[in-house]
Parts: sequence; C-alpha cells; structure tokens
Amino acid sequence: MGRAATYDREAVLKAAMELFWARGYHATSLKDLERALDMRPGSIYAAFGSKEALFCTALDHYALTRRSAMEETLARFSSPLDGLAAHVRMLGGITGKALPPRACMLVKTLLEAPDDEPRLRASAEDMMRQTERAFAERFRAARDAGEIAPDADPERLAARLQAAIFGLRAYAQRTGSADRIAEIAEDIARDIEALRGKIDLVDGVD
Amino acid sequence: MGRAATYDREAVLKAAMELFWARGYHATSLKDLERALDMRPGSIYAAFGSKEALFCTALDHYALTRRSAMEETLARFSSPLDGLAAHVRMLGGITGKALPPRACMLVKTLLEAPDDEPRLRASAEDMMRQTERAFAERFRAARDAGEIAPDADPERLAARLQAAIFGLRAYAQRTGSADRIAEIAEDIARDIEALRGKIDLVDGVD
DNA sequence: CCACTTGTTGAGCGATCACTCAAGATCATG
DNA sequence: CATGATCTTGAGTGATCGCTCAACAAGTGG
Repeated sequence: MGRAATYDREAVLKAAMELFWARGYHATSLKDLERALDMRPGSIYAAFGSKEALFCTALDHYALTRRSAMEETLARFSSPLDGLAAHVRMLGGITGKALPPRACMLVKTLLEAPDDEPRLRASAEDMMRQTERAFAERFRAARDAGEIAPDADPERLAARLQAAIFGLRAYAQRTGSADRIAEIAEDIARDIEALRGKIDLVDGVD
Repeated sequence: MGRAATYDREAVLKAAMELFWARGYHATSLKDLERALDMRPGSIYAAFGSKEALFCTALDHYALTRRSAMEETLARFSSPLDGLAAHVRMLGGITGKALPPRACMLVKTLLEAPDDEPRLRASAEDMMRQTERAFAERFRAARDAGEIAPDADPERLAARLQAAIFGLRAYAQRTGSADRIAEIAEDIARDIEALRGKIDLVDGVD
C-alpha cells in the first residue's frame, strides 16, 4: 500500500503547537517549522495543507489538551464551585512547572489575528465560547444545588471568570514571578468560593 | 533653513498607533503604513528610522494617552479606592464608543513579541510596570488613609487589579457585547470598593 | 523482480518583506 | 534669481516569505 509515513503525527502536532504558542502565527516561518518538526516543506504541505491549516490543527490540539486537563480537575470535585476554584488554582500553580509562564494560546491568537484573517480568529473565538459555556454550566449546577444564590447569573459569572483567567495568564507572561501568579490565582479562586457566602446575605437571615 | 516637513507628526503617530494596535506588529506591512500615514517609505524612514522604532514610538504615544486618561479619572476622586473603581468602570464603558472593543495595545505587544524581539517586549513590560506601580501607590494611599485594612498588601492588590484589567480588555476583543463588558467592569469595580468592607471584619467589631 | 502506490526531498517559484538612495521638490537666505 | 539646506519621492535592493513539483525513496501485491 505504498510507503509508510516516517513521522509521528501526534509528536509533530505537539511540536508545532509549542512553536506557534511561543512565537505566534506571523512570527513563525516555515523555516522555523521545518527545523522544529524535522520535516521538509513538501512533507509539511502533504500532511497539513498550508501554514494556516497547520496552525488551526495545532490550535485544536492545544484546546483539546487544555480542555481535558480542565475536565479532569472539575471531575475531582463533587461541588461545582470547588471544582472551578481548583481549576483556577491549577492554572496559577502549573506556571513555571508543567506550563511555561505564557498567556493562553487562544488569547494570543485572538489578539494577534487581524480582521483579514477570519479563520484563525473564528477558530479561537469558537473554542473560547465552548470553555465559557462549560463554566456557565458549572455555575448553573452550583445554583441548582443551592451552592450559590438562586438569583445568581451563571452566564455573567462565567464571563467574569473567563476574563479573570485571560488576565491571569496574560499577567503570567508579563512577570516571571511564580509566587505573584499563584497569589492572583488564589484571589480568583477565593472569589469563586466566596459566592457561597453571598447566599447568606439573601436568604440566610431567617 | 531648508524645506519644512509636510506632515503633522502628532497625527501621523496617532494613525500609526491605530494601525499597529488594530493589526499588530508583524501583520502590519510598510505598504499598510504608507497608505495609513500617506507617506512614502523614504519619508517614514527619515522621520522614524525603522519599522520597529516607529512601532516603539507609537506604543509610547499609546501609553501616554491612556496614562493621562487614567490620571484624569483618578484625580476626580479624593478617595483612592473610588478613583480606581471609576477607572475600571471607565475602561468598561468606553468600549464601543471612544475606544474600539480591542485589547490593550501593551498586552497585544507583550503577547505577540517573541523572545528574539526584546525591544518591543521590554518596552511594553516597562510601561506595564509603571501602571502597576501607580495602582500600588493608590492602594497604599488608601491603606494609609484607613480606607482598607492596615495589613492589606498594596503590591498584591495592584497585581490583581492589573491582571483583571488585562482580562477585561482581552475579553472585550472576544465579544462584541458592550453590556457584558460593562458588567465585568462593574464586578471588578465593586470588588475594589468591597475592600472597604473588609476592614470591618478586622477592626470594626469593637 | 516488476509494477504500483504513497511519502520524502529540496531546488526554486513568484510575491512580498523591510529598507535605501539618487534625483527632484520646496523652502530660506544672499 | 542663484545657492544651499532640508524634505519627499518611488523605483529598486537583497532577503525572506509561503508554497510547488518533478525526481527519488520505500513500502506492498503479484
């Protein structure tokens, strides 16, 4: 059935993701990719079609990786609120260890992509919306379980959480201080847990 | 004394800033700049030296503009805490009006600049540090005035606030909804004002 | 061993990149 | 008006961009 491919697609995608994540779309040239993937241009184009398509595939790979890490964390807690708080602490803690102190690749893509590159932008926006929806579902579950006030707005809480995480990760790229980042993550996590306290102000006065 | 320059340096810088802000450093070509500035390459290079130098100058212009807007807002309040809260509300409110729903240019630059472009990155980081220091000073003033708890950490609060603003602006680029952005800004502003309440938990129980 | 299919290679394509510089345009002054 | 100083112009520089494709390599089935 012809010659077998000599590269490991998973490993290649991971290398491409790492390079694009570190340098961004425009600042990454095919020469850089050839070196990082140890592939010649013909092979790259046969495997992925174009630089843009390769980037989108790498971005997908990134989103899937991060999403499964998040769901793993969330699943470890029966309380939705505790799960979300743990997720934020995880994001603040891994910086400098498993993850480089680098902003979210989706945010970097969103901020880098000009209006005339709609595919990259739309791809990043779409995955962000998915994550935000997952946040909203957890907040809704917390509300239904009576963890937070019944008049709490899950969508608003989800938007606020996502914005806070965007900021946390962007700030992580600004400073090298792992301690500061862990502090900010801790603050955000406590704000989530504090939603439990606000329920007392509403109907805990009986 | 020779020929006088035909362009208005202030207007040209503003146009360059707008273009770089919208499209980013790498995605902005000299052809784009020639069109936006209505200048030919020779004039651009005579006036600014290089694309990188022009970007840095435009970035300076951005930082100065935003910084003066911030100080104007802060000066309208005798309470440091109220000033900071108003600043955040201002950032959330102008989106879609005076300002486009676009992430902070400093953040965009920080996230776009790879490690081999240290000048852009260092420039953006430096201005961010200045803003963060200004935040810390206001929090310190609030503490000295007894507005917030005496054991509050101004630097930590400043870092958290800057991260929150980074996130707010990045999220603004993700969604077109001015209402959502205003809501998030309102949440952040209330968190700042709520620091006043926490003082009661410490020494307000007498 | 041959025919066939599929993967890899890398020189090289046209386009575009940031940038230069000799020539021309436009001032103030003599 | 002539001169000198300064600014503007835009064709053109070499380098690099993303990408192609004919030639070659390596596998399978007969």
